[in-house]
Amino acid sequence: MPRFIMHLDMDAFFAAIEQRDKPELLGKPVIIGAMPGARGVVATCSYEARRFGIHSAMPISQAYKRCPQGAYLPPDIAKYCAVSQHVMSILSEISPTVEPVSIDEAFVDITGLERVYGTPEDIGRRTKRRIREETSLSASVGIGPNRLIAKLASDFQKPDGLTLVRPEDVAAWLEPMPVSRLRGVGPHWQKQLARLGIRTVAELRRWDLPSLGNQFGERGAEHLYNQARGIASDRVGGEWDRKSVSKEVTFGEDTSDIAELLAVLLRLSEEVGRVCRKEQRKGLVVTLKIRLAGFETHTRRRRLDHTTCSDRRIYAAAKQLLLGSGFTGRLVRLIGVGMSVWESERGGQLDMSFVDEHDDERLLAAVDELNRRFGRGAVSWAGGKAGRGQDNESSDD
DNA sequence: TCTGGGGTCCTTTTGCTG
DNA sequence: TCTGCAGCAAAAGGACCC
Repeated sequence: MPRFIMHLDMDAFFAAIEQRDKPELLGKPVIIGAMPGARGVVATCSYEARRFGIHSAMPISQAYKRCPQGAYLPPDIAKYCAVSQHVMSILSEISPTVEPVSIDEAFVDITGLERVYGTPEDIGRRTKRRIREETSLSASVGIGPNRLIAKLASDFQKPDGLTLVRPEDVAAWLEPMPVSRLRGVGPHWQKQLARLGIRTVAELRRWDLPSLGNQFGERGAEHLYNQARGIASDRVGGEWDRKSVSKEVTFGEDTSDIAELLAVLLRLSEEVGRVCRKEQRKGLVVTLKIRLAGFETHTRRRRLDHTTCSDRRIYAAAKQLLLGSGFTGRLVRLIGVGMSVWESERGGQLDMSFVDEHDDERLLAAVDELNRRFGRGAVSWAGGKAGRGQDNESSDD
């Protein structure tokens, strides 16, 4: 039986929700992301803003230069999550096999639903109509024999598009497409492919696997070879298992102040620990990420003796990594902490019993120590709300 | 000139061990 | 004891995605 996989992609999701909720923004360039003047990038922008050449991930300062008259708004993630849940529930009513990919995207297996809802196009149209009726938002839908084709198809006609690619049409449909549209082909590979005279999928198809292997490695070659032929998985669903937890922050202004760096590291460690405990995970490897002024980025990792989800232990490892990194004294733009390699992955039993009841007490002692050592009474974490006797989210772990 | 945050996966380098 | 080597795991970094 031919399979039909549908990919749904909400159009300019964050910006469209803001335009829906604030009618004065309708028809105007709306840019969601960092505020002009601050460091940051565009998360999403309305189609009106795209006409000024603005796009996702563009530095906000550049966006502002192109369109100073635009409406610049910070993202309201809680609101977008609620809308996303509504959209996903609509999809779940149409098919039992739905796989959300992100806040505004999902794959749906619609194989065998023809008898209930009609042709695949009918199902696509029905989905778009229900989303529009219930959320006043538009979505683009792609339908194909597998995930790759469905995803490329939803991107083919945007916004408000519906594209169906039948199995027999896959090759002809893919061939004129620029390779930059393929998954995993970013600026780097695009350049490398261009050097080989490969700009379209048709040109890529002329290369055999060993020749591609010489240029892109075994894995990379296989990936390109299959994509050029429209070969991909048609499985939808399955559990997503997180591989790592990390928190990072970019400073408003670069800093080399060790007290400030340690205080931020403490807060980030606490946030990572909180997520780990909430998800009942204990990790073995702590990663410190540092981006220096000039955007030079480095990571330093350390394997711990035992897995942990304790703020104190994460912080202790991160602090050691920072102090031994050789970057102290340099201007730092961003700092981050991550945790990976879970206890369950190593075949161990997940035992949360050791988690120290007094973790937060010790964390507070660490804050005190920092304040003593650096004489800055302002070191705190979790938005400054932590303190003895005060509520702190991690205290119930 | 400017480039967030949270992820994944892959390749290369490095260091340990026999 | 030293050196060279192979194999392996860990660390580091790059590229990419949303």
